[in-house]
Amino acid sequence: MTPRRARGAPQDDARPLTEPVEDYLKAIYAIEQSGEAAGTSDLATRLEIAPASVSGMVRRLADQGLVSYERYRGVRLTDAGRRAALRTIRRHRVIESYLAKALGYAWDRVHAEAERLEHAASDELVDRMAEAIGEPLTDPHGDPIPTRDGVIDETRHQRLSDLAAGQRSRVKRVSDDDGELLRYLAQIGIRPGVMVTVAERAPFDGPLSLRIGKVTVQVGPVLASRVMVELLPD
Amino acid sequence: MTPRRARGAPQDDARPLTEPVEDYLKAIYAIEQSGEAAGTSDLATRLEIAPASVSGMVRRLADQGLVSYERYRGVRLTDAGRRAALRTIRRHRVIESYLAKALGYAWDRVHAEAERLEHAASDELVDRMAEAIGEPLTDPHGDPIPTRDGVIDETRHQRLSDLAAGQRSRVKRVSDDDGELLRYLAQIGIRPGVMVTVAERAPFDGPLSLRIGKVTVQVGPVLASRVMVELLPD
DNA sequence: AACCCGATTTAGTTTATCCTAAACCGGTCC
DNA sequence: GGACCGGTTTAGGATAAACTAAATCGGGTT
Repeated sequence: MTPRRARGAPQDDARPLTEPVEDYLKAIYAIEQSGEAAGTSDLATRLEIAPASVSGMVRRLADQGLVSYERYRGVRLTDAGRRAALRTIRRHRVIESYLAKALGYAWDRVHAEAERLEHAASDELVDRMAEAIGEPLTDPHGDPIPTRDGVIDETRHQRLSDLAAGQRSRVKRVSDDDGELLRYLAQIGIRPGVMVTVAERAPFDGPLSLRIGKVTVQVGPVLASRVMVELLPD
Repeated sequence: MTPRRARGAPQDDARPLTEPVEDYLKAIYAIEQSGEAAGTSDLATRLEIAPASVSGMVRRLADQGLVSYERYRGVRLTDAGRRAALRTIRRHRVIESYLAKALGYAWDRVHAEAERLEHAASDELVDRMAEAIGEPLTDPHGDPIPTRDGVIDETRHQRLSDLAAGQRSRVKRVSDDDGELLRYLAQIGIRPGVMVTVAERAPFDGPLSLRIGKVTVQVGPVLASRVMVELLPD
């Protein structure tokens, strides 16, 4: 039973980031990764929060120096904000990896658990977990794990849905937040490291035929856009 | 990135207990263990919160059916409240045990970490942790771990400070919330399972001489009152 | 240049928790 | 039995983060 001190207590000094703040920073980071400045409604969608609520929070983040913000123009992480985001992301991904490797979690269950633990786990715990499973470089979905000093591999990969018929590729990562999707991907054998060839693809965003090992599978473009790959030379 | 929904969201249905609520229930349980109904200021002290704040919260707990409360009379856990408290306590103690056994945490560090994780860890995670380390019956400080169904060993032990000179005893548990104390106890060899004999004791709550294995140590009555033992037959 | 529409922001509320200061109760002390 | 005292409770605020509804901005249309 340790202190409490929070919500409505007259604030005095520098307290750690709150859970919502960490979630906003992660979301902003994610949006910046695949595009430019994060707009209010992108954030609202991703966080499942009303757009109006985002405006308010974003102002508070700016007050804390975590983002730069111009009304009607979207937010952008400051260096401090990016560092904080990467710290949270490291926690999340190390925890995911640990749950999978050390505790036998299925890869479609780790995300939800990590989502809660990432806010409570200390850096010491995260470091011990990372050490216990051999300092992994990526999480179970293939996302890169930032180092303790906030260095992250930001290599951009292409979507499987962007490949042309005949191209061979290796799966680098799959989106981690949809359990159903992950279960299906596991079932058809798509996971980081696996080789996938586009056998054929229908025009106008139609379904793709994929060769995974010896089997061929049909997948829709939505699913294919959730799989990031590295193109392999012919 | 999963929903948010919290603090100021118009509440709709039955949501899980909040962190403060879980902490209050644990504190009330602890006080009930070593005495009678929990008074407002006992709670305030233990939670490091102003007494006035406790009054308000306690009313809310009563509204939720977790405690029974009569103004100026203190609170008492209802069955639902006790079940909830034991669930949190199980999480806390399993996590403590896991940190110590599986991740090499020192026993004076596990409490603080568990204090935060207990609110975020799912029952599935806790069960997996317990399994991974062989379903421990007690945490590293000797406190009993409730089963999944909320059964806990409520055996009362006596304080080492209550023994008379010459009595032999086995350490059952030590209080877990003071890191300093734990480091010192570890240093002089006091931990659950160890045999301790009171060599002599000064009158008027003076210091005690303890024999632990081959060595003799002087300890003050405050320290001795934080060590719970089982008296051994002569 | 006036207009419109969707994206954003502001205004005003709600909830959960905490705080301080002031009022209050119950039980001793004379 | 009245005064006092410490433990409690009430009153009144503060904060963080959401929400809804209403106002507003910016950019493309005619």
